[in-house]
Amino acid sequence: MKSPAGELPQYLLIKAQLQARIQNGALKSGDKLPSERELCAIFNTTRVTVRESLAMLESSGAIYRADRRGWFVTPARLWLDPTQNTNFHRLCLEQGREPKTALLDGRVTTVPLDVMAPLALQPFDQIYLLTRLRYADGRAVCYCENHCLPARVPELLRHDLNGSLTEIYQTHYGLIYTSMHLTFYPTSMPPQAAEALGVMEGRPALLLRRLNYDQHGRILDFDIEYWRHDSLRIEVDTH
Amino acid sequence: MKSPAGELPQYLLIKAQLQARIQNGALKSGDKLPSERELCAIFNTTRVTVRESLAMLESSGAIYRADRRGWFVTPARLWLDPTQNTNFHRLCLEQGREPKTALLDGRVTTVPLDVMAPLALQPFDQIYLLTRLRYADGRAVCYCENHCLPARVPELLRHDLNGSLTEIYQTHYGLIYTSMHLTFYPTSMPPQAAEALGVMEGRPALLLRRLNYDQHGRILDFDIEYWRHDSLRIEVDTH
DNA sequence: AAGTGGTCTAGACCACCGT
DNA sequence: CGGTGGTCTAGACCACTTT
Repeated sequence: MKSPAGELPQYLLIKAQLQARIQNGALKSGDKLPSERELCAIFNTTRVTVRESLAMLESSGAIYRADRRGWFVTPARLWLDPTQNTNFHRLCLEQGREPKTALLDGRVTTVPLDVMAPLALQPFDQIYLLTRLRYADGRAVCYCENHCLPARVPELLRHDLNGSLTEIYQTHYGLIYTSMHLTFYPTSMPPQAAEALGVMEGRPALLLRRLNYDQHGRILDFDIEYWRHDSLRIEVDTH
Repeated sequence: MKSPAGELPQYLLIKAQLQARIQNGALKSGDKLPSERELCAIFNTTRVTVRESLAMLESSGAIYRADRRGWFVTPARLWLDPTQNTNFHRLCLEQGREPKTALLDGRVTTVPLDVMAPLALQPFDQIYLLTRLRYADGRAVCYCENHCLPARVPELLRHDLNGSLTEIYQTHYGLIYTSMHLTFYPTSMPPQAAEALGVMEGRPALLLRRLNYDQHGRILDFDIEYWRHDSLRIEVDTH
């Protein structure tokens, strides 16, 4: 049963068959796949091989795993145009998805090293660090760290930080997100993001860093976001 | 030697140790890692476990595999600002990398279904399809399909297509890339791209689709690019 | 308690790479 | 040709979820 020359390896055949069942609608968004041991029986092979197929479908974004509960068909991606000034909640609603943001932690802390340079701060300067988790239709899709400047938004922690930061900035401080510098690339989940999102450490992720400016051209804050690699699509329109 | 409760699994420890050797410079960009069997001996474990660690470092982009030749430390990422109108060759040179583009195939063909809508064409319309491979410092990083409109660039195939399309457009047709609509997201390598890039089918990739407009606001062409997921970083500046 | 995925062992054969 | 990674077998125990 080894893969003979000129033929596809077994795990690619299994992958193709599962993929077909997703594309033809036999398996729908959110559906659970058969258990790994059932798949072994169906395809007459071992778990190592089945899991190779599943891992591959996972990297394509077609399926995902929920720790120890099984494999599921991935819902459609959210999409984001970084040149539009929108926020997560509006984004979701426009795309017919139900948004939720949960504040995991909000504190004053000394600026982390990798954030110091973008924010043009000195060592030991203090910042607000908000750690938040974003959901679309109840599924955690994004682990988010906001690094905010006390000079811009004093007493930030007094407000309800479970909603839109954009609105708090505007309502309470008269600050408007106006432009930004955005960097992103595929990488893997660091431990903290992995734990919060309920995915396994080291799984693929989309890392997104955002330096925001206000309407006066001053630096406002710096975000680090880890998105599930299967949950976001970026669209940019240049004019 | 099973991972006891409260401890990290073995493959994460191995991953961390290899990562440390890369970050502290013991392993440099382009270096080959010890063979899988050597790593088994070093860490006193089996290939399945070692390969789990390697696969994880691969998804983070820290290392890559060259088919049957071993594992290597990944060179720095190229970066791209899609709102700038640049091209691959200029991009590389500005970043101190040596660019190369190889034409794999150039032909007239009927428009593929997934390209018909963006290009606003009808079924059975003809297009030029260029298949090209892009290298940075001799390493294949991008598999690229250009779908060009004969109405805009008649006799396109007569030109030397191993260089910059931008220049051919401008020099021979007076057409200038002016704006674009860009979509991208992480996914996995389809068979054709995988073969051309010398990576394994199903490995992670960054898919980039680009609809280009000329200086008159007319649709110019449509590109589909599969980048190695470890070779590109996107930077966007909004003003 | 039964079943799931997560981790791991200890082998095997193959195709392909470099020498 | 010897060594490499690519693929695969046939098991095992664990932590955790679900029933």
